[in-house]
Amino acid sequence: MGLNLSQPAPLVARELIGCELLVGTGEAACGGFITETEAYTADDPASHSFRGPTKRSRAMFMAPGTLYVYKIYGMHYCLNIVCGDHDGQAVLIRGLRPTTGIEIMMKRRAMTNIKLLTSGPARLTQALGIDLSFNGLHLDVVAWKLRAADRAVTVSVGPRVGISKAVDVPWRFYATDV
DNA sequence: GTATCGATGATCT
DNA sequence: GATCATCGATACC
Repeated sequence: MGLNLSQPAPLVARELIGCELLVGTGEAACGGFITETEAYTADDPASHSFRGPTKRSRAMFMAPGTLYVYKIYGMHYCLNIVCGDHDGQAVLIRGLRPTTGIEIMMKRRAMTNIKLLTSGPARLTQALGIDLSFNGLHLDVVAWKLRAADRAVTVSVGPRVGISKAVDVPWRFYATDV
């Protein structure tokens, strides 16, 4: 009864809040509980998949569980988990509450402020060591773990951040307790 | 505390 | 040639 990533992105985005995402194994493992996500679909003018698969957005049309990583503003990376059914849907991971490998992540980000360590899509990828080489890989083949939430989480909903189209669509989800 | 702005380059039109 | 699914620094209140 884990997550079903074949569902529509808004549903998966909601369910991912409170799940534990871990990257790497053993001493190198790092990650935490997902606290903020956004959904994107092919029907959605704000989505990279809106005009069909392109060189950049190709991964969004791959199997559920595929990673879609893109570079933004010439310097930052953002991580999505593909969902749906090869139909251009994905969930942007925007925030984590770090639990594992905190020392490693602080070193990668050259920062000790826990609040800024993994909150924000580009901060999170930097902390986890994610870059374009992860784009198109599948969760299952990258030694990643994605565990369903083990307890109830209070989730709030609102409009997505940093977009200029479909600005009122309430497809941002974020944990409001703890 | 909030507001604004520059960095920096791939992607798509 | 314009637009970014952002961040961090700086300025100002």
